Amino acid sequence: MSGFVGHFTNRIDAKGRVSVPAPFRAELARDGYDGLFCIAVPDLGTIDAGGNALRETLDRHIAQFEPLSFDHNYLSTALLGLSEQLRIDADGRISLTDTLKEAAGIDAQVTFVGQGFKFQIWTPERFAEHRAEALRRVQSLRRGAGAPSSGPDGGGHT
Amino acid sequence: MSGFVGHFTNRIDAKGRVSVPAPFRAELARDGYDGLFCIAVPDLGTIDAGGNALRETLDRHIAQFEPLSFDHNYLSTALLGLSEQLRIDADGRISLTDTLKEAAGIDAQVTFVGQGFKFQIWTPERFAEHRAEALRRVQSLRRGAGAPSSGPDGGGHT
DNA sequence: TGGGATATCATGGAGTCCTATGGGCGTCAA
DNA sequence: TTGACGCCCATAGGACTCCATGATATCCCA
Repeated sequence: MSGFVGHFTNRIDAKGRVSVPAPFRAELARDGYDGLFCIAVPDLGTIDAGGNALRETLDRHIAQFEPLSFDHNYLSTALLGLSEQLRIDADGRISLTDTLKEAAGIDAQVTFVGQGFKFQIWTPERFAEHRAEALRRVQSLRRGAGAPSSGPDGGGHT
Repeated sequence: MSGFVGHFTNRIDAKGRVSVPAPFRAELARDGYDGLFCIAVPDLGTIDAGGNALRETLDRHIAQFEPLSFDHNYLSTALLGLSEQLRIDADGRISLTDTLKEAAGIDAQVTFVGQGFKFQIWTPERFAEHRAEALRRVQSLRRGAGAPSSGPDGGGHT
């Protein structure tokens, strides 16, 4: 269970394609998922991506509600309806949809960031900020600023 | 076990036909259902659609009530009255009935929204509103401590 | 240990296939 | 007869397949 680890920056070509880092592809293959499951994270301006492990996490949340209830409906709309199922071509590339690109502000390059059971897709610029913010939070935590954060990037795992 | 995922907007042609998105058709084929089962959802102003998985969910829902009870009777009558069995033509298109179109306020375009075991058919306008509400609810879920974390970083979609 | 051979990977491009969409035509029923 | 419907074909644009290339990392053997 190695999961997605490390970060890689790749270029988007003229046809809108970008290579998924080989280690991530290997992990997806291990996971047995066909394609790449992606969902925008509006609060962070990034994209969550992964395979079965990510899907199962979302499905578990949805499964808490009665299948035909309003809650179930809203949750599955937000988590499944607003997500995208991308195909990975023979060369290991994906084509991000306009919706996803817009949600993450992506244009020419993307940074893939491993997060264990899933990974994120950022613009290099936003990831740099996000990373700096993450470090700041960890530092203030060290100074004993208060309760352990449960907010975005509360320290990442590993 | 991919289910219906993602959302697609297609046009209704002069003859009242509209293409079912290819990924959804593939899922219906996997599900082994011939045609498309549709049922209006008056409370939301949309249409639920799917194959065997949706049928079975409805059946289970009805089965919660005593077979000879009034509740069972009303519920099955209501559901049967609101449902339609549509044919999918050789080009992957359906023709929505007037009843269904009216229930969802459909005229020129429709948006198909995946929800796992089923999908919904909206007007693009109504879906935009519904989508905003769905995102709001997911956000408050995230902030409310209640839902289980989708990961150690808390940045997931809870 | 060094250097060449090999494998892997990201990237670019050409061509083919698929999909959504529009329209024609025959059939059946009102 | 007329309109709704099922079936067929046409097409433009996008999506996917396949092939080529350069760069980098890895391995093997002298």
